[in-house]
Amino acid sequence: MLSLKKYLTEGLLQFTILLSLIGVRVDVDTYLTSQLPPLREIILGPSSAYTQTQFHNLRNTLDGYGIHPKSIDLDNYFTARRLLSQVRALDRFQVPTTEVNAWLVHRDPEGSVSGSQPNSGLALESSSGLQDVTGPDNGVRESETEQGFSEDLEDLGAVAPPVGGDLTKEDIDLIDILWRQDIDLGAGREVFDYSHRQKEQDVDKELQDGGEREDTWAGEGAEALARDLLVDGETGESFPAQFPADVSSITEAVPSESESPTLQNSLLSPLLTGTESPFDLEQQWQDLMSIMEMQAMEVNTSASEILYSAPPGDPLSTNYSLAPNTPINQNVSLHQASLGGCSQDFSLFSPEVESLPVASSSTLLPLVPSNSTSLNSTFGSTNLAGLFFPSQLNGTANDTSGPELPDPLGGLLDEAMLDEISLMDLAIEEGFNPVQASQLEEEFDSDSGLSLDSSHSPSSLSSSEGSSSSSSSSSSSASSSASSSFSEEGAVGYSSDSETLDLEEAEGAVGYQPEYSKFCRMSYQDPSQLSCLPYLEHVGHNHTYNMAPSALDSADLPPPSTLKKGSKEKQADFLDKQMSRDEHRARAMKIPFTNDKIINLPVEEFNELLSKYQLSEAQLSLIRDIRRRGKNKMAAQNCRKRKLDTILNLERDVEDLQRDKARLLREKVEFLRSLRQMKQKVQSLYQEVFGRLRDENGRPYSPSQYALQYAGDGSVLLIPRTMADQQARRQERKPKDRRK
DNA sequence: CCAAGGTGTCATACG
DNA sequence: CGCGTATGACACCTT
Repeated sequence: MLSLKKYLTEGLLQFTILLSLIGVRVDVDTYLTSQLPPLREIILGPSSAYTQTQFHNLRNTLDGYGIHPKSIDLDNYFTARRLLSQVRALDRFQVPTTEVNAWLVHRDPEGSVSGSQPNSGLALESSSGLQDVTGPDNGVRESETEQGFSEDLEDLGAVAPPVGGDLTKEDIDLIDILWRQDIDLGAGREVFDYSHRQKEQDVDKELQDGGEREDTWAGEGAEALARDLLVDGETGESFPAQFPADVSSITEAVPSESESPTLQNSLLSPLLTGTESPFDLEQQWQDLMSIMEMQAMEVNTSASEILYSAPPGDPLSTNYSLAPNTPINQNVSLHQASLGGCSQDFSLFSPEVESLPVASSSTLLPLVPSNSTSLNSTFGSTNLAGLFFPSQLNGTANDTSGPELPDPLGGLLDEAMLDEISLMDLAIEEGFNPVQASQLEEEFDSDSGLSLDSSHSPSSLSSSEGSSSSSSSSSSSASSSASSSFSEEGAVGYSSDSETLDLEEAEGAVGYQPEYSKFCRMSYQDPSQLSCLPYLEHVGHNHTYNMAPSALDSADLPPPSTLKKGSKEKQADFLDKQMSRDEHRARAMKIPFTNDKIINLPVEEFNELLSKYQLSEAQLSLIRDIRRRGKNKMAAQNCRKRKLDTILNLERDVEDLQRDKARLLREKVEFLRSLRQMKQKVQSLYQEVFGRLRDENGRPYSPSQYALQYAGDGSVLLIPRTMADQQARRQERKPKDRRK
């Protein structure tokens, strides 16, 4: 049941995060402009929250006070978390910088429109982020070093060892004040009975350790205060370290595809001019695209690949055995035309490509020989580039291509466009620059790993640790009203004989610094150390909200006369503020051992400890409450820690998935680029071959009447265009049927 | 003043 | 039943 519950909770968390992620995916604009805001919200929130907790923890360990027995566990946890965050931060901050530099380098020669500005800004941000990364690290190190003698502080006498001090009148007053705090302790009736109290007061006077205890605590408070000031200077530094990485602006930086040629009508295949033949190619491309999407790296050996695989500039004359003047009738077979170069190129994808029995016998290559020998012409590049970089390309491509020219790649690209993963995302995330295809390919080999987790991750903007540093200087008056909050249990309805005093005023009178309350807010100790270390009983922060206003006991506050006393009183008062309510209660109830022991001792030892002392019922009740609350407090902390851990793990998973997605997108683009290049080669080869063919009369074949067709065995056939159209139609239906 | 996050505490459930 | 733990809910504080 428990596991099921946990599973359900985590599942909900996962679902939430994934929903956010999906939602962002859907909304491209949002994604581009705000870097996955929902996900960022989810991730950054916990991250910063976590870091804030960490800073609390760090600061708490610095003061030397109240090292909680579970500190090791949580410190390990936080340390691991911090290291992980730093590692992530390194990844985030460095990689974007690299990317930005690359963009700048590549972009400037391009002279692209608006890329420089966002890039520069990004670089600035990232550099600052790098600086910021070192911030928490230093702070942590310093804090860790100081943790050493902070433990020493524990030895200063957590149980208020007698200092042998002189008990002044003020001290006695303070003791009396503490006595009156018993009202708030929820103790038994006898506690509040005057005679009972007086009796205990007498005992207290005999012991006369209350004031000494105060002195001791006050001295420690001074030390802690000084230490805190020092620490504050070290760790209080805040580093916003917000790395906006508004990569969306890079969108504009995507340069146009310079190699996109102008489409010449003369190069268009006569088959292409037909109404149906383009579907053939389009369908094949769609198939290829779907295959590529399903299989990231593996290139399916489809007919289209064969079609568009071409030797890299092999002269056709050397590969084709067909003599230019060979008489060719209809359906003249070009079996001898092996297109050896093509087979070589196939190895680019898969060795089995050649042997694949493609249905290419009916596949038509919608290329036409033309008078133009321009090898630059690519019928697909325009659209491809237009898909990737429409803004830059439209100016050149659309002018020449014209609407009357159905581009075989159009459908394919549309499909790709409709793909849930948009290539714009790729361009944004990966800074893909089609102009530098070759460079990019090299990059894929060289630093693809570096660019994998670049700036696409919304969490990369986090710098969570730095952003939350400011919180360490906070928590000001958390304990300010602590001393007045003793009425939580049972004593709420009790009306003290003293006037309710405004604690804030009292604090102000003694020059209380809110920051000092930070010391004892969260502290962790290793339970294993419990039995061998004397502690100060500072378990937690001070909350006064549970206290009923009527229960505010002036006894908690030093009399006005005490406010003007020496630093000893100030320190005592300061330490009072630092103590948690339970600590105050314990002190007021003369609990002879620390709250840490009460909370963290095993049951046996705890009972043993209780048996050693003669405790009143009220004391025992308070002790049990302290133990219960303390344990529950730690449990709550652990619970929250687990929550954060779960969220952070999910964040990591999301980042990994995003990395994978980006990688797949890069690969997809790479394949598209390769296909485009091969298409260009095939087109040029087609033109060359077709241009060399001569009929019986030695005249060249008309591109409008004949077309070359590749057979499945690698042969090339010259067939009439009518036949080619028919075969194209048949070929077109096949994939559709297959889809059904 | 509000929102968000942190924290302690309580109530409750579970082992 | 007692104890410890986990967790939702709440209140309060801080920023």
